[in-house]
Amino acid sequence: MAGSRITIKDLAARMNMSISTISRALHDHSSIGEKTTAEVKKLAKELGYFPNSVASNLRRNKTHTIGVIVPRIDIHFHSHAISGIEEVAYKSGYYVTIFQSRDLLEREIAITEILQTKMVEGVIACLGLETKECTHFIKFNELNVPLVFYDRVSKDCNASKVIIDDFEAAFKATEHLISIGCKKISHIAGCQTTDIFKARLEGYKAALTKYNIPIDEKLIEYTSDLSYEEGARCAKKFLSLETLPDGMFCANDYTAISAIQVFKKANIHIPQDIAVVGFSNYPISRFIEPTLTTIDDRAFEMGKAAAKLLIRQIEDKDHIISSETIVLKTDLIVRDSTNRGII
Amino acid sequence: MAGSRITIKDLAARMNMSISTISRALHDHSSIGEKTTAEVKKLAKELGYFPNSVASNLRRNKTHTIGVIVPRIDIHFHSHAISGIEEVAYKSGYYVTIFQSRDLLEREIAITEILQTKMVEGVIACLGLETKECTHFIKFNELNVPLVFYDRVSKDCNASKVIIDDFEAAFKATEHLISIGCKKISHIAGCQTTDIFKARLEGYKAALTKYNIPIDEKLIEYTSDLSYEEGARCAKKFLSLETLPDGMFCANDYTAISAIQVFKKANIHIPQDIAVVGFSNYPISRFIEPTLTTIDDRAFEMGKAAAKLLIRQIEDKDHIISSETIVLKTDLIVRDSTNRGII
DNA sequence: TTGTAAGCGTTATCAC
DNA sequence: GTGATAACGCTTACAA
Repeated sequence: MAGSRITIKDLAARMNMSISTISRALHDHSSIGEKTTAEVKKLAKELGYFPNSVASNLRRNKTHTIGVIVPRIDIHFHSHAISGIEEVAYKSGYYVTIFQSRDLLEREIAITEILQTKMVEGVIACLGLETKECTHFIKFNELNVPLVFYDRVSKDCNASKVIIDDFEAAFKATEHLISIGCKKISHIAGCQTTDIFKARLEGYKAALTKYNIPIDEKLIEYTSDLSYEEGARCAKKFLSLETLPDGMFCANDYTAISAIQVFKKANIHIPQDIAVVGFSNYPISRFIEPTLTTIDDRAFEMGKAAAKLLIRQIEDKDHIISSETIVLKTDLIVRDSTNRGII
Repeated sequence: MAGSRITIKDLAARMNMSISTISRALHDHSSIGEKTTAEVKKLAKELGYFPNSVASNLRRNKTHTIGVIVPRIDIHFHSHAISGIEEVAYKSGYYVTIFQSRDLLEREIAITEILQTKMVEGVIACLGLETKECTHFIKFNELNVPLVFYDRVSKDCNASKVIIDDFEAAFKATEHLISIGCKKISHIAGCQTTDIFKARLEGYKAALTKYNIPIDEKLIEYTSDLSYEEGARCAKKFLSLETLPDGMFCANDYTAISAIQVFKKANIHIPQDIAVVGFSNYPISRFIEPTLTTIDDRAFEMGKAAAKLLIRQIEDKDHIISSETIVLKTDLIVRDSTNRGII
């Protein structure tokens, strides 16, 4: 790395001073004379001195680094969360080292081990799909390294969490469909081993129940990955029912969009014949026709909240860390796919 | 940080051995007996020992860390590039510390300074919009820290580069429009102070010239940021011409999609009346109606190529680093927005 | 095969 | 105000 880097030792030699004086001067220590301080800084600048933070980290037992584990960086939701994390971290003088588990448990475990050797001061993680339990995270507790999960969290791990209320969001989405007059509301559900998708299904059911609409299992289609392809499959299933649903709540935007396109090809009008609500507020939902009513998943805010919480815990280390759970408010973004021009 | 972490000193005390023996055993040094090695490793595991890589980094003057500077993490192109970088880095035992400049020159400069103190072994950067020259990067040359730019690169900086051939891609896109019979081809151009957008305009012009189609400045609309809104504005401009263009090449997908929607509202058929080609292959281009013909920007591959090149340079440090430029092949993805059923 | 000791660049605790 | 010096945890000549 260094093509002979300048160190405080070099500065000390040049100025005929001790390295401690140099170190203090560079840190504006009160006990050093103003002239000396100024001279030292001037020389440092001239010679292009930069502190070696590796050495400083070792000595002070602080790295100002937080480790982030996400399933994949290139997923819209995660890239926005990471952006929020970096934003907060940067402004607080922390650095973000990033790892993707690619939804592989083995890799997630390996990453937690790397993070220990790297002496990160805190960890933010979103669990991978394969991860059912999280014993590989408890070592952070033992080492007193704060840990914050976001979105896909683990119930049985003593850590802070930042989530949205998927139940409440789904409830709100379904209630919205009811409020515009839908009586027969279908649901495209995600993988039911994942808490967030389970909660979305429950919220849907609870809203129906509240308004005395019977829950009809024929109106619920389960998918494994909420893909564009599965959305089309579910839509065709609904088309084959005796009477078409007049409303549909989908656990994500891709299935909603895909289903809408299938309906349109079948000459069914959105939202007149069937009104549709998605989930996530992916950029595409603003661009398709009709524009899609959806729940904003607050990815950026989630990242920011996770980073703020983590940094607070890092810096409050003396106090007993009580793990904390933050639930972010979601917004229902009403667009044309549910706009029947009533109201 | 550490709530009393185990060190090799602790292991040494427990085993009545010197720390050097412990260190060697943990590294499978040939001169240590098999029994000792096994015993040391066993104890290390029992006590939950993890090496402190900060200390090791200081001693060996290596951090195995690469710094990445991007304008924004949450832009599709960059999140994919970062994903590629992380993928290659992880497999080679390097770690990725990430910073977003948010297109601010001041912040970009500050980040380069941080990266020096952090003793990163290499840097990958995509320049921000405000950056016109890159004196803040030359210090990496002086420190012998390899530097690779991707996508938005600087001409006057001695560094490696990974880019796509924007000129050739634009040429190919325009040629495709000509090949399906377009005679009057418009272009929505990006900010002309940015090389890549300039190259796309040049490629467009060159293709026209090759096929003896006159360049008509009225068919070229310049935008500052290629936003969705600007796409609509340009489309309306084209609609107001005496005769509508029969083909359009846009410097990104958003303007293409926006323009298509304006055309559709004006009862103009895509691709019969006007065929459209975008640029980037954003996910949305597969979902809109009609699906959008576009140039794939190879973001993930760009990230991978940048990381591979950088790591090669880090590890070849003895040799003289000759900066290297990699140009990735782009693909024209033909979809319905140019599918006139001719072939 | 193992131990001793120096040193990576910095910070911090003593002294003076 | 400033200077020695030890220490952070690890690696690695050099000894033994």
